[in-house]
Amino acid sequence: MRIATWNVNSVRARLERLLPWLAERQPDVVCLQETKCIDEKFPREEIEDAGYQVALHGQKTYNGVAILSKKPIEDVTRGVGIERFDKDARVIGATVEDVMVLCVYVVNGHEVGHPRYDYKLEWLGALRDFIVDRFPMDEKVSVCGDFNVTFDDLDVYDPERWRGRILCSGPERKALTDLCETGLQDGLRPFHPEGGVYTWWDYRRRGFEQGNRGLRIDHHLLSPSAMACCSGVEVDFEARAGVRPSDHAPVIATLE
DNA sequence: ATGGTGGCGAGGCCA
Repeated sequence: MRIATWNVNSVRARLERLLPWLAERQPDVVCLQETKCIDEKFPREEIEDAGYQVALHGQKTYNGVAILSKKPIEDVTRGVGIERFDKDARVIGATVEDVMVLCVYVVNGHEVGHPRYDYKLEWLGALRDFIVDRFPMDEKVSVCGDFNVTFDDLDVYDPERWRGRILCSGPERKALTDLCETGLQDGLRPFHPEGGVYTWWDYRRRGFEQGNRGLRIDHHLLSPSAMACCSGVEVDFEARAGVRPSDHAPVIATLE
């Protein structure tokens, strides 16, 4: 089973990239973030025609997450069960065959010290509690999505420039590694121990066009049994190139 | 270059 996660930065704006990508890559499960539309406006028919069932947790203008799957989607959950954190549509979970998938769009935080930064850290704590409650670590689990946090400087093209800043600060990184204390682990790093693999390149700085100046902030966090059957986690760099791309590339985990 | 681009939705917010 191949599971992809992709922050598409509006599913409607990205449909002309998403549909050919589904046809070419044929992932079994796709976790989308920042769909940016209510469920009634989600391009359901086009995606079903491409061979995928959909589970939606949408919202107008901001946020919005979805799970697409070739196989039946079961036991769909939305949010983390705490009203304060569920006002935004940032979490959707489902089971496909023997794999439990949780698709997350973590709060960005704006900048270190901003109220939204504190909220981000609280939000990550609530996500950890939800994972502890709901995801048995003897199951195959992927918690994947846009975490808006780098693990360490190997995930950063220019660590000095980014040191201590949003997406790279110590408290954010601790919140991310605390998520992994539940038993999950970074799925990609074992396959790319040298680092330098990125998933997001800023539109404003032309970070992609000007030479792979990116960060790795999109992740697959895998349970031990998922990791044990994982033969690779790769970034689809090509999807970031071309006409009207998202600012994020997809990350695909292959479970044998 | 503390700017810049992109999406939404129709001016400003968010990333």
